[in-house]
Amino acid sequence: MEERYNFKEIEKKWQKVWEERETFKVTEDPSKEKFYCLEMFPYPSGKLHMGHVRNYSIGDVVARFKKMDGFNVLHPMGFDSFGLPAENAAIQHGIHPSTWTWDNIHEMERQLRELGLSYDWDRECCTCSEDYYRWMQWIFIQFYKKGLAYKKENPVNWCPSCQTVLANEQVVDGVCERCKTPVTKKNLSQWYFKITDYADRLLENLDNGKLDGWPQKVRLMQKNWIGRSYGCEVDFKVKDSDEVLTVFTTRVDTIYGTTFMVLAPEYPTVLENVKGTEYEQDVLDYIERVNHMNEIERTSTTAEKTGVFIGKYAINPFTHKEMPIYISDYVLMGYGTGAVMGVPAHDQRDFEFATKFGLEITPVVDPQDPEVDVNDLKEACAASGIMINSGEITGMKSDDAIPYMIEKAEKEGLGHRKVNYKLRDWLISRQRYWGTPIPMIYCEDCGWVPEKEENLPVLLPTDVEFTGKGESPIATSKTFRDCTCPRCGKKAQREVDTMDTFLDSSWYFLRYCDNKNTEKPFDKAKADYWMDVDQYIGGVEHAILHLMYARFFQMALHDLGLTDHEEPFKNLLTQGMVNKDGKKMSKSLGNVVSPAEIIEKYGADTARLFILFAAPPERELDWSDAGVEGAFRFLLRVYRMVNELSARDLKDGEIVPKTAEDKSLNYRLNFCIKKVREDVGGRFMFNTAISSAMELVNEMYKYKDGKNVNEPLLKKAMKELIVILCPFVPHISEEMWEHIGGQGLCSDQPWPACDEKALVLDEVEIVIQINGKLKDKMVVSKDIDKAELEKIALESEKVKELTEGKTIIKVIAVPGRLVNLVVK
RNA sequence: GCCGGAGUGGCGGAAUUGGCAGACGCACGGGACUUAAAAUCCCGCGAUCCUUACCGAUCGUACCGGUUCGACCCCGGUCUCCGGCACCA
Repeated sequence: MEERYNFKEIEKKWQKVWEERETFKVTEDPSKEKFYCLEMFPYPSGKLHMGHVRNYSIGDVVARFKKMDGFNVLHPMGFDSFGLPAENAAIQHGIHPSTWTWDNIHEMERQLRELGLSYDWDRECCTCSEDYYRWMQWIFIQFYKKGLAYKKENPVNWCPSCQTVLANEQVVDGVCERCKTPVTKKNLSQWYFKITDYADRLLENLDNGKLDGWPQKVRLMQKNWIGRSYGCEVDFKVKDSDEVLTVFTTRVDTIYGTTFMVLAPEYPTVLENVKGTEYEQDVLDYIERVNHMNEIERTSTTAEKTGVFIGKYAINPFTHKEMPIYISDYVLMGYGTGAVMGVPAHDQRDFEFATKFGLEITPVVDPQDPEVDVNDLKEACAASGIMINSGEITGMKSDDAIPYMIEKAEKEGLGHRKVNYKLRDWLISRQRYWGTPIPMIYCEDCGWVPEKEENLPVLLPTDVEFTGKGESPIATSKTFRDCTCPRCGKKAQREVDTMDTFLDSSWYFLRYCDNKNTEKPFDKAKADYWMDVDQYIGGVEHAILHLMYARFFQMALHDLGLTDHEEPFKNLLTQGMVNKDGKKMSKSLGNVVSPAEIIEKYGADTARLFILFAAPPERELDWSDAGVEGAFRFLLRVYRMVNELSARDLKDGEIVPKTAEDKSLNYRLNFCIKKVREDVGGRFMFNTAISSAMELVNEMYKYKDGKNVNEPLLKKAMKELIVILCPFVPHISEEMWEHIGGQGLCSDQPWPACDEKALVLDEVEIVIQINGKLKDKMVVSKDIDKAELEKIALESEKVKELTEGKTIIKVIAVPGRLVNLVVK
C-alpha cells in the first residue's frame, strides 16, 4: 500500500472492482431475510448537490451495514425524470426535453458512481423511459376502470407563469410551489384521482401501529392535511321557495344562535336567486371582484370581511326564525357544502362578519368564565359551557348538546351526521409536454374511453412546438390527437394533457422490484418478497405530497390485487438540510459547496465521513470546511496506522487479553462493534457510531507503542476496525483490507461478532455522592453487592471527613453505578 | 390563531432506562520533532473563586417553580427560535 493516501486512485480502483464483480447485484432469495433500503430518487437537474450527498450517504451506510449483517439487501437508484425544467430548457435553448434529460441522467449517474454508493444499477428506473411510462399508463387505466380516475369541470388552481394547473398540495402560501407566482382560479375540465375515497384509511394507518417507524411529525402533518372533522349537516329552507340550503357544522349545539347564513360566491343557485332583482348587480359585481383575486388575497385572514346580501331569507328549522342570506368569500365552495350558518357569538369569522354588517349577535353558550360577559362579547367565544337561549336544550352542557341535536335532527328529518375532510381529490392533469400522456380518448358517441392496453404505451409525440403558452404543447402535434375510438372505431381525439409527475414517483419503488418486466408493471411475487421498503430516506419537504400520494397508490394497487402490501414505507427517516454559515446553500447567496469540488480535493470517503459525522441525520447540518479537514485527518490517521502495523507483521494466534491494557483495548474494540451496530442498524446516529470508531483508533495508537503488545489482539483490532469502517468509508476500507491480506472484498465481510465477555470489566468505577453531589470516586470489583458497596463507601476517607459531626439518614447504593449518602 | 419540535462550552454535538454533564470532532493554547515551516505525535481547554503551585471549593444544560436520595432527562408555568397548517364552518 502506497505510503501516501492516494484517494483518487483508490476510489477509482474499487468502484471498478465493485462494478465488475457485481458486488451489489441482488435477486430474490427466500432463504435470506430481505432488507429494502431506499432513498428518494432525484430529479435529473444535471448537478448533484450536498443534499443529495447527505441523502445517499445515509442510505448507503444503512444498506452496506445490513448487507454485512447478513441481509439480502435491495438498494436501487433511478431518476424522477419527467418534469418542467426539461421543458423550460427546450423553450429557452431549443434543446429537446428528451436530449436534455438523458444527458443530465448520464451526468448524474457518473457523479453518483463517484460517491461509491452500493446500488444495484441493474434495477435503475427512469420515469421518462417508455418502458416505465407504459406501465404508468396501464396503472392509470386500472384506476379509471375502478372508478378512481374521473374528469370533471371545476375551478382549479392555475399558475399563470407555468401555464398549467396545480394540485392543492402544490399551492404553497397561495403561490406556485415551483415558480412562486401567485396562483389564480380557473374553470377547467380536468382529470382527478379519488384520493378522498381513501381518506379514512390513510388516516387510520397513521395511528394503528403500521407507521410507527415514521417520525411523529410527518404523521401529524398528514393527519392535519387530511383534516377529518365530525359534524352534522342541517337543511335550511329558503323562504318563499322550494330551495333547501344544506350547511355543515361541527357545532350544531349553537344552532339557536344562528342569525344569518353565508354562501360561497360560487354557490350554484346564487345567480338564479338574484336574477331580475334589485340585488343582481351588486351580487354580480362582488362575484366578479372575487374572481379577480388570487389565492393569497382571497385566503388572507387579516383582510376585513366582505360580502353582499342576496335578498333572500333562510328559515332556521329549529327556531323557525328568518335569517338573511349573504354571499362572502370567507366561505369556500370546496369544503363542506359551500354554505354555512352564521353563529357570530361563537365563531370568530361570523363575529367579524356580523359586526361589519350590523347583524344580531345572540349568545347561546355560557362558558361559565368570570372573564367573559356573554351579553357583551368583544370577540367570539368558542369555548364549551352551558346552553342558554336555546329552547329545549337550555341548561344542557354544550358538549352533550352536540350528540343530542344530531340525533334530534336525524329523527325529525332536518339533517344528519356527517364527516368532512380537508383533503380534496387529486388533480392530476397538466398542460405540459414532458410527462406521461394520459391514455384516454374522447369519442363523440362513447365519451371518454381508455386506450386498449395492448396499444400501450401511448408515445409522446416528437413533432411539437414549445411556446410555453396556451394549452398543452402536445396539441401542436399533427399526428398525436387524431385517432379512432377503441370502442366503436369512429374518429376520436386523444387527451393532450399529461400526468402530474407525482404519479410517476408514487410507485417507482415497486418497479425497482422487477424493473425489466415487459408483461406487467411488476411481478406480484417479486414485489411481495421485497416490499415494504424497510427504510425510506429523504427530505422532510415531501412529508405531505409524495409520501401521501405513494401511500394512496400502494393502497389502490393493493385493492386491485397487484400486491399484498397496503403501506409502502415501513420506516421513514427525514434528513435535515445542508446549510452553509447558517443559511441555505443557494446560488444567489454564493455559498454553494459543490460535491465535485470536495471529492476532487479530499475524495468521496472524506465527504461521506464528514457529512455523517457532523450532525445526526434529522437535524440541519452546517457545512464546515474545517470539519471536512478533520474527517480527512482521521482517515489519514487510520491509513498510517494500518500501514505501520502491517509492516510490523503482527503474529496471529489465540486472543487472550492479559494486562489491563489488553483488556482495555479489547473492551474498546467490542464496545465499538456493538455501538456501531446499534447506532447504524437501529438508532440512526451515525455521528456517535463514528465517534466510537475514533475512540478505538485513539486507543490503538496508545496501545501499539506500549511495552507488552499482545500481537494477535492488536491484529484482530486492526482487521475488525477496517470492517467496521467499511459502511462509512468503503474505498479506503477495501484498500486497507486488501493490504492486510483480507480474504475477498471488505464489503462482503460479515459484521464482526461482539464478544460480550470483553464488555464486562473486572473492576468498575463507583461514584460517591453526598446529598446527590459528587464527592469521591472509587474502583471496586464488579461483583460487589449493595451491602458491601455501602460499607466501602462509608470507609472512604473523604466521606468520613465530610460527614463528621453529621448524621447519615439514608444510604442509596446502586451496584455498578453509585452510592448516595443522605446527610443532615 | 391552531398543531408540532427544539433550546447543553468559542463551535458541531454526546449523555440510549432518572444516576460522574460536556464523549468524539473543530477552533484555540502549550510542548516534542525540525535549521525552519508544514505534517505528525503528546498535553491542556465550561465559568467563577482559592492557592506560589499542587490540592481544592462553588456555580453551571433558556428562565421560574415542583416531584425525587438524585433531574439536561419527569411534571406545571414563562420566554425565545424553528417547522407545518391556516377564513376548513
